[in-house]
Amino acid sequence: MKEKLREEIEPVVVSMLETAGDEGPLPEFVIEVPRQKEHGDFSCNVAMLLARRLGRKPREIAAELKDRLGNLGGLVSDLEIAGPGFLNIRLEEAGWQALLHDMIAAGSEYGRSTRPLGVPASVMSAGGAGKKPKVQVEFVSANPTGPLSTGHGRQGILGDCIARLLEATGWDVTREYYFNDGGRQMRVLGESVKARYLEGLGLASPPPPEALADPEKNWVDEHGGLPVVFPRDGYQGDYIREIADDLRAREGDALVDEPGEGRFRDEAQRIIFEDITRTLARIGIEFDVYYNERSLYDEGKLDETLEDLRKAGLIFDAEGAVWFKATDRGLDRDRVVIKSTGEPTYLMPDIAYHREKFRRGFDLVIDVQGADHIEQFPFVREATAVLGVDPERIELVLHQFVTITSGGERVKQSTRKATFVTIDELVDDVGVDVFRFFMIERKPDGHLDFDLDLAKEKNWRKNPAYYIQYAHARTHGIERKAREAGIEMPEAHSFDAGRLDLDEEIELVKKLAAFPEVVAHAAQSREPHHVAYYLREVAGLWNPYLQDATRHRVISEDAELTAARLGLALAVRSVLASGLGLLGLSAPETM
RNA sequence: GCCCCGGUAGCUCAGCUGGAUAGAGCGGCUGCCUUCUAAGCAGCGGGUCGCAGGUUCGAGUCCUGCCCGGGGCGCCA
Repeated sequence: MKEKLREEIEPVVVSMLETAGDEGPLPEFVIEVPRQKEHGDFSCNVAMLLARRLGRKPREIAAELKDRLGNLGGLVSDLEIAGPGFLNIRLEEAGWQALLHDMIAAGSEYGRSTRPLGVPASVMSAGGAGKKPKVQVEFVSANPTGPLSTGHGRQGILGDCIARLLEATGWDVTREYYFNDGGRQMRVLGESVKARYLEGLGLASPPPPEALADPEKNWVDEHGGLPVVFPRDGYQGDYIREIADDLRAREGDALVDEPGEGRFRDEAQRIIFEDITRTLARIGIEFDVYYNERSLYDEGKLDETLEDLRKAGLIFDAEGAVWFKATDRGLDRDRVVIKSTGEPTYLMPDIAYHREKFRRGFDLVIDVQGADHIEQFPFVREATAVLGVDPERIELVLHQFVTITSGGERVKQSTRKATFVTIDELVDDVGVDVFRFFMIERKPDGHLDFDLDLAKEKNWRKNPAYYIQYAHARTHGIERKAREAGIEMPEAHSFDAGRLDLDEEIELVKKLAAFPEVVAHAAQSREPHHVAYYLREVAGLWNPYLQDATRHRVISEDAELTAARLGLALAVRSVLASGLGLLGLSAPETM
């Protein structure tokens, strides 16, 4: 609806500028729904923005606009100049009501768009204007060292929802998971498994608890007459023991001389990765590509990238290591890319990886990462910029951490001690839909306080996820009731929406009409939580509307009114189902 | 010391990228009502938008400086 108004207003503004001999660009004026209902359905600030350029008073400009706009093709019932120069727009009720037919006709397409927003300028100028732009969303990207934590859960849901929103707004989306199954981390993993394996065979002793509690000091070599082989920074979770026990059951003592980074590591990696993908699938996340860091080495991408950076004069040798001269690119320090041991640091493959992303044809790359990775990003962006990547085409979505609260107390979590809550445990407790909703409800920037008590709440009035789903289920409840009474649901255009003239009905229709803007805004800002809030608002209008059966019933003796209200129910259903789908929640027909 | 994020009602948080008199849910209080699936409806109270300056017609929103909380500042990933 906003777009329709904009299309009407823009030409008038252009012609006013032309008359004044101003050839500058169109001012970026806003059409918004005012906080105050008395200020109309929409409000426009263009007159105030034009005041300086035209050298006239805002209210005078608003008056001229009003004259020239007329009634905007019959949409508008009232145009009013208010305050310092706002143009307040009130639509004909019929204008709102007519939208209902469109919403129902559009069905699951309502709110979606084929015009992608925020396509980088360099893509457009390179002739990409007519094509569906390709975006890669990279998220989770956890190395296979253990089960996924709630932090990964937040990132997973966030990345997946951003992907869903981009798909719904005209992008060709690839979901990608980047991982490394080599390196020190995985070596320690293998050694941890081997230690537990030897312990199981009675050939080694587990370290005493006090040793594990503080690996910095007092680490024993022997305990209870047996050697302690568990590594100092080893992985302590129970899952390590399970993998070891499994190996022992299958192989007996045949692996005693096998090195930690052999079978032990390989088995651990395989089992943990299976576990991770199972968990992800369980919460509705499927990746298109699992990209292994190792392939960058195998294909010589690291050497090539290093060589190209060297040619650009941004590589130097010092203290036995190879450095990226980031200070030449305005960053605050230089970074090691090849250690004195000859091994690359993680920064090196990261740069090569991001360059490859663009070689693979993505127009835009979105990295979803936790707040602890913020430091890394500028180095990757600057390095790839040197290699010819437009920095505007790499985007970082950063999210803060998750804490879990129960009974007003924070549930303690420690990664090292493996006392963190896993996604699976949480989903066992609250179910997939509630899990997803709670993870996406907050804006990415802020800390997420996962209220376990509220999440476990089964009462639909209390639990926001159920509150929305129940609102959807109720549209089916109404339909079932109608069919029992021998009433068919109306077709998109087969009812008189004009019969919906109660305040709460008009308010609902207006809210439903805002859905496409909410989707567009959420997609463009990479902030899916806007959809969650919006759905809460729709449900917050629909649930009371149905509950208050004393004042209005959907199904009544008045066949025409019944049809209109059933039409409203269909429109509500369409919006709720689409919105829930964008968040990856189910839209149940009964609850 | 430097960098990033947050600070809005008793609690958990929105606030559409600078608009008009500050918003929701939960909780509290008052009155009414008894369901198209599980009690609802109407109303009330509740705020120096962390603090202080600045920018302009206009600032919760932008700039600067401070305070508080979280995270980061490795030849770890």
